[in-house]
Amino acid sequence: MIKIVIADDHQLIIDGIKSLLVNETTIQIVGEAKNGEELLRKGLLMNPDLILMDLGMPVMDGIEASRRIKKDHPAIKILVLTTYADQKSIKEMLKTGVDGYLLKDSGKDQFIEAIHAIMNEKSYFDPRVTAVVMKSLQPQKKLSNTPTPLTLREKEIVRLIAEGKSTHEIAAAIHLSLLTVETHRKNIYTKLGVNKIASLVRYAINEGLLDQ
Amino acid sequence: MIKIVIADDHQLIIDGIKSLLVNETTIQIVGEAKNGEELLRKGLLMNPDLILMDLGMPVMDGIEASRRIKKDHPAIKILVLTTYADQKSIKEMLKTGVDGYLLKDSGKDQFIEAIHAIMNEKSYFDPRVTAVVMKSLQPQKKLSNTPTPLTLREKEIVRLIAEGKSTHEIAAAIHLSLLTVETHRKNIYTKLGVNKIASLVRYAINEGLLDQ
DNA sequence: AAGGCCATACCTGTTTTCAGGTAGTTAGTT
DNA sequence: AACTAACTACCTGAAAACAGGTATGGCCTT
Repeated sequence: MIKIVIADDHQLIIDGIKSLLVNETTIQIVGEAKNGEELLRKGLLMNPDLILMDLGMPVMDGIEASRRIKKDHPAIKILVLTTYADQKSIKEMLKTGVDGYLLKDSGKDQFIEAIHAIMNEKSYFDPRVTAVVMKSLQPQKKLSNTPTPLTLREKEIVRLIAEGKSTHEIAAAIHLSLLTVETHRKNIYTKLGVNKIASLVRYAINEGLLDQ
Repeated sequence: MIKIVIADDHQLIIDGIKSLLVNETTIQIVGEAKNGEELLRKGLLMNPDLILMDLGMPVMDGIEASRRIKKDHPAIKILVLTTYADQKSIKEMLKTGVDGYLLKDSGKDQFIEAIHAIMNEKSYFDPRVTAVVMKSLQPQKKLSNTPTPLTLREKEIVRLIAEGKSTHEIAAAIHLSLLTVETHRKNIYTKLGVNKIASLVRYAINEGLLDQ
């Protein structure tokens, strides 16, 4: 028997899910909460195996609640159930370590499948969610205004700068004069139209010059 | 009519794919290559719309070949067709900007579906591939996690630093003393264990502190 | 052979960051 | 009432980054 707590600020959603699962003999709804705070205070007392978590709740949202639960009770599974699939929410949720991510217009079958997959130590993500994530990992082709005119040497130095090395350290690392490295850095700044290390690092990360 | 070139070092695979597609009236195999070098030298002359790319080929592997093709001919679609779904290969391939990733034991239907999805400007990734990627994005349980202990003020200053503003500019922007901003910065560095703007910017981007 | 790009190296001076402190005020908690 | 966290502000000196040059040799292309 899988014990589930539902956290959602819309009573209608809670009731809908309940009726959806009423015939499922392997699943039992043992509690509900209207926000993250209530979930932590009351929901956890029911010792759930899995939490159905809405993202946008008042008082404490699903992201913060997930973070805390995964920190203090890593064994409890979390299935996010929400309407949005925007990149920011998804990435935030992934970082908290949730086990699955479903969109609210998913069918009942998908819903049950997700719960069982998660309880079997697997994860379950809606295909639309994975699509967003995969896309975000691919290089953005729209940034055509920067054809990366940097030379190999310059790219190498950009990498080292972005890694936090000082000019002095870079010079030592690639056996060049301090002044040469400075010259390269100045040329890079001119080419990229930046004038600060901070801007340079952002550029390097956006262009994928770093192996993360 | 979709013109396809196959790049694979196993003739058997090439023949298998050909016979698989022989009844597809919308797809035409216009060329083949046994490695990345041959693909670039001869395969591209056929003006393909899409390349079926094997990962592990001699002379020049699929990753390097994909990188070059996407650089010089971004309009040509690339569908990776391989046996492995290990994290490293997948990430490397994603970085080159390929349009899809199929495992070789996929069924014919999935195969055709992938080709058409890609030709319609969408991407297609085998669910097992997306599973690997999604998992890699989730936090590693053992590794020391950074629960972002920064205060609101500190996060604000991290944002401004990462935007390339100097301490002086930040002080002016949020009406604080130059020295206060410096103090905040020092506290941030201590908390995060960094000691350079470059490292700070990388942290900020990784933690999603920047709206970007 | 001339011109351009790349990589190398130097000079000078200013601005900014970094590292080590100390210290007061406010708001919230025990 | 004592304690703590967060925010504020200051001081000093060293290290680095930034900005503006100049200059030379190698290589490639026209």
